[in-house]
Amino acid sequence: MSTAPKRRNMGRKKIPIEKIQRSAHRQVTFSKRRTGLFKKASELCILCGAEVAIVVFSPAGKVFSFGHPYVESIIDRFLNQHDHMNPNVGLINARIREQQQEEYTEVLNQLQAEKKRGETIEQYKKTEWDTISDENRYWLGAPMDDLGLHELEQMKMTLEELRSKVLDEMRKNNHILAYNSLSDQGFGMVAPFVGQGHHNNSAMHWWSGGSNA
Amino acid sequence: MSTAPKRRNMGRKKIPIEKIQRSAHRQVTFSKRRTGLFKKASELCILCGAEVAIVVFSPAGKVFSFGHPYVESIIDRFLNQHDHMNPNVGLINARIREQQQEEYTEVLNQLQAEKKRGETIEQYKKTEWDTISDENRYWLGAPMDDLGLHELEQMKMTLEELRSKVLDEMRKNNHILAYNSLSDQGFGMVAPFVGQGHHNNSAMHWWSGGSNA
DNA sequence: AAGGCTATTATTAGCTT
DNA sequence: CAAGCTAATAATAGCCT
Repeated sequence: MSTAPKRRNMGRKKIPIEKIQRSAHRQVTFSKRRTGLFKKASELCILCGAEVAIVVFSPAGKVFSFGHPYVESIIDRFLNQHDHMNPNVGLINARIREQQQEEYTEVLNQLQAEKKRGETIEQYKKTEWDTISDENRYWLGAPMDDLGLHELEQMKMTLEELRSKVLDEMRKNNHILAYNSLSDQGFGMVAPFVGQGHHNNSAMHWWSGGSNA
Repeated sequence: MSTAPKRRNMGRKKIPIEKIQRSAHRQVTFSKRRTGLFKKASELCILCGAEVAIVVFSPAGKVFSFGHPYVESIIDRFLNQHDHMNPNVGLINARIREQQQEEYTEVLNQLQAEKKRGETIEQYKKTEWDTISDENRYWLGAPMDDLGLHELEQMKMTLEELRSKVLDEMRKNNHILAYNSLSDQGFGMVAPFVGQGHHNNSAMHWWSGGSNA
């Protein structure tokens, strides 16, 4: 095989991270990089025992997804977690959420301008707490006089949940982190796996793509 | 300066794609690769105009998420799309949200009923919670519907007391909780990805992490 | 334990079929 | 257009600070 060394290629070139203009080129890059992204995710799952769900919408509206063990279960967990923690906020003021999102978008733009070159991770950790309490602050800081009966009930629940969580955290931090190997490698898989032929180390995932919208 | 090439490092080694055994090593790899994954996602968004949402659960249960433009909107879209097949999953669906409001009220009543029974069981943990005066504690367990105006007023005060105490706890553990967010959803932090030198496009993402489960 | 540093491996941009 | 090719860039494993 391959006895002829060809040197017709220029090889990889560096490209700026900005929207690719040529449609055809963009499509090719999308396909290649999407594959690469899913592969990276797969490796993260296997190497570290993490659970990852990815949902990608192409500009055209096609949807592709990756999940280990399942996209849906992870999303469920993600959402339930939030619902569990904030059963009320989204329900009572779905509106406020959107507002906050918009606010955040603005803040983000500013933040980006400032941090364009700064380290993100550090800031991220720092911001976490404030961000969190922002959400809860809506409850914790709201003038209670304005709250109706149901709101009070919900606030009560929020507070109780909060308390429970705080206690949990406190307890948790008193112990060394016990490593919890959830499912060792119980990959539930489905879907047409698009592995590239190689011994893909039995890491099966829900890896689907192509539904149009 | 620095004319001396140091050769202390072995450089990268090839590793098999299988679960990393050494816990410390695994943790480091998780962190590094998670960052890499998010960066890849970011680039995919910018280069191709795609929309990407990623949710990652660490083995320890911490959650990290990335989304462009927003995790929630993408998940929403994804779930809505699959609602036909999986009616269960689309809980966050905007439509259902309203329904949920009602459902929630019912569930709340149930919870309240149950809570009325096992009221005291939960009270044994040692916290400022217990410092809430007995008479006030009564209100927390009472069914609100049965309360009169004056009693509601009492309850309000009690809640405010509790709120204050919970907040105190949270603040005390601020540094600890920094990564283990109590809540979060879309409001995780957002981080513009650090472009390497180049004009980083205006790709804003929701990039949060750290809720425990 | 969080960053920095290479030597390497892994990914991929632009071509070619 | 999906599938190779290959050179070049990008990511990162193991160390070290």
